[in-house]
Amino acid sequence: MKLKISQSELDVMDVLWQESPLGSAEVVSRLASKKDWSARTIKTLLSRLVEKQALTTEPDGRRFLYSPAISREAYAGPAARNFAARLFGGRAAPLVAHLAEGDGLSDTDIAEIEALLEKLKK
Amino acid sequence: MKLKISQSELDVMDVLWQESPLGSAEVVSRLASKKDWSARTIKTLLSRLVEKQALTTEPDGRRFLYSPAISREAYAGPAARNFAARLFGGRAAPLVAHLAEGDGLSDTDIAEIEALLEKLKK
DNA sequence: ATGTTATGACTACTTATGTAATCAAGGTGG
DNA sequence: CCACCTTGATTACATAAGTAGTCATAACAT
Repeated sequence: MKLKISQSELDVMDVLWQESPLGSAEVVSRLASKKDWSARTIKTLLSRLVEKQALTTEPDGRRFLYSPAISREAYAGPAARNFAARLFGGRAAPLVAHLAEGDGLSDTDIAEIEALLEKLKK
Repeated sequence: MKLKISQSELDVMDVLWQESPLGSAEVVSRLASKKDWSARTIKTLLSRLVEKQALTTEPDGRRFLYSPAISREAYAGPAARNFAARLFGGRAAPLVAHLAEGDGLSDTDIAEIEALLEKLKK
């Protein structure tokens, strides 16, 4: 369960979380706008993610189709708690406070969080 | 401003954020409870942090006293926003939702966050 | 059939990280 | 004064991460 996904790898996961399965070429084109990586680099990242079992593959002719092996939710939850733990001793409030700094929170965010807190209070 | 502090280094920063300045031996003893590191390791981390300009030093006889060069706040703010950006496209609400999973939020946290949101709404 | 191409496999190289040992210099105890 | 300890400096070494090149191969276009 100890799945470490690095920063760059996360960018790749993100593409597949948005849409999957995808072949490597598709992942490459989808990342082209955001990152200035060579196709080789992205292939390498895909391979590493498969190695780490963060992605699953299914053969499609001569190529592979890649899909996330863990959902964004499943990955993000522990990651968020871990992050809060390292930086704020696990307290969420300071984290939210920091996100708020500099217009980090939209009105929608605020409304959503309030709704969430309401539910939690019960 | 692109200050990358690694996980282990963060543990060291944490000590100094709680109390500073401290000599290396003091940092070592304060970490002893939490981490099973040799004193050498901690010295190395201190040096790297000084190199990275995350810490400042001031001579105290034959040794150095170390102090954070950035406050926890200054570091945590951007780090939190960056974290949210990578994982949730910058949206804070899902982050809070994940923190909430599994009793991540205490009543105090909830109250604090609500107070915070109140202020933001103005 | 055959040169071209896309794809995964393997290899490479640099910097970062985790973790620590060795070394030299300046004090400390006696 | 001298063996010893503390401290920073230098060096070490394995693994991870970032970024990319080479190769063999299978499919595709002609």
